[in-house]
Amino acid sequence: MRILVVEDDPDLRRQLDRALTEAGYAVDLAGNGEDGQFLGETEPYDAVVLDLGLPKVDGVTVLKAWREAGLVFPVIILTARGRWSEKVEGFDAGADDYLTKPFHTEELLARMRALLRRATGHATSAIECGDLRVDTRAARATVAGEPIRLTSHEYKVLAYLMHHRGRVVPRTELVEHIYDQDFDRDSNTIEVFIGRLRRKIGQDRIMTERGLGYRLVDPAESPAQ
Amino acid sequence: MRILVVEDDPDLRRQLDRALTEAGYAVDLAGNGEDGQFLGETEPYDAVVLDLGLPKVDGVTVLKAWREAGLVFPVIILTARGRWSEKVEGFDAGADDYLTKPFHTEELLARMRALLRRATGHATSAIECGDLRVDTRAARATVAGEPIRLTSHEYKVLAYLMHHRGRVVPRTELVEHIYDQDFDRDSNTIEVFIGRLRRKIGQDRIMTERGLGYRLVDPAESPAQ
DNA sequence: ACATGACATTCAGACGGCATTCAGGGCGGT
DNA sequence: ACCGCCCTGAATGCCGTCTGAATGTCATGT
Repeated sequence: MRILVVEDDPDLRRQLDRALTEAGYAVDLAGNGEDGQFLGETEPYDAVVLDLGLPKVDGVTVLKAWREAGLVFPVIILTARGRWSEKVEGFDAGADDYLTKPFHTEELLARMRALLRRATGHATSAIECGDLRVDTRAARATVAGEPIRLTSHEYKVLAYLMHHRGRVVPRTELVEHIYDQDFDRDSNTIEVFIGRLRRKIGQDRIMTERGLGYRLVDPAESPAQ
Repeated sequence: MRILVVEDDPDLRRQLDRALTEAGYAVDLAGNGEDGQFLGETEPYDAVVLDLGLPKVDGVTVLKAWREAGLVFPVIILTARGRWSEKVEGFDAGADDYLTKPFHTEELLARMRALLRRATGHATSAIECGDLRVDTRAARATVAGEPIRLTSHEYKVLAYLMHHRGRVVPRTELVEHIYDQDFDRDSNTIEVFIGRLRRKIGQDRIMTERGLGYRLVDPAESPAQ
């Protein structure tokens, strides 16, 4: 999952970066509305954290522009305490959730999880596919109840496939959502991770759609494919 | 465990600080409702001691604001003797326990332990994990009945991990709950404490989840991982 | 069947996070 | 004021993970 943070305060920006990175997201940062808007329009984010009180181009303007451009990623807006009008404006502009500063990073993470779940249509913090189960909260995976040891990148790949299970996910999409901006990954790292994942969760779970990408399936459900 | 004390009387504040610090908690102090509310919203406390009779912004108002903001840490309110209405107001506002002034620090500590136990879902004052046992009442630990000598910070780390055993605890979370406000700990003190703890309680009890944090496990329960 | 391209697998080196050790300094106890 | 314990932060080394390239395998179209 790849997240854009638009926040002008350097301290808060760093704090958000750390919290989200630790939680296993790929994070891009923007320090003002202009950069933020550009990144949002350019890169395929899964969610955005947007401060409304930005210098130059303010948050509401950015958000409106995104929505008018047809971008649908979930957006959490940050508002200063007591700025009621801002908050209302933000919702009208198309925000999905809000947090008033100051806030606990834990609360941000909880809301982020909820939003991503909603956006991908899952009810709980655990996603299942057959007897394969990924707990996005604890960042752990189990097969038939047995816990699986995954490295952080393996986990990211699996989590993304789980969020989009059943669908064919192109390799480029995986790369874009697992790495942040500076990926020149012209190599075959994704194939390597897919290989390792298959060894850990079973060979028949990740189908290769030749020329298209990968698809996560429940082996019990679709034996022949 | 990190605790916030909101109390305007300097003497009582100092007394509370000393008692709680001696008991092994990390303590932050606020002398009025405004500062108290801000800290409560900003820092991740495990519990709060809140005097209701505060100047300027009074305690009930602060507590209400916290609860409305979705903060769930347990709160012990302090009321002057005979102020029944205050007490009721406090409970309505979301208090978990109360003490009438004057009180014995012993009683405060006992209630604090009870509250923290309840909050983290443990029945007794002793938490166990395999043959490792931590008595939060006496602030002592034993392995297979043998008492372990722990320094205060070692104990704090272990106690926090025990309260959250089985879960992955990020290093930053440990830092935030073990130190009070003035932590710029950009160093590796946590790794050092983890290392010392492992030497004292056994190497296989604190698992490292690379890139995520530490997890306390019962070695007998999950042999392969 | 063959050529071609796409994907799988394996591996070594680079990298970074974590463990360990140690000396200096602060703090409390005597 | 002295002593000892503990905390802290830096230095060092280790080990798991990531990465990119080389090689092997398979599917597809001709």
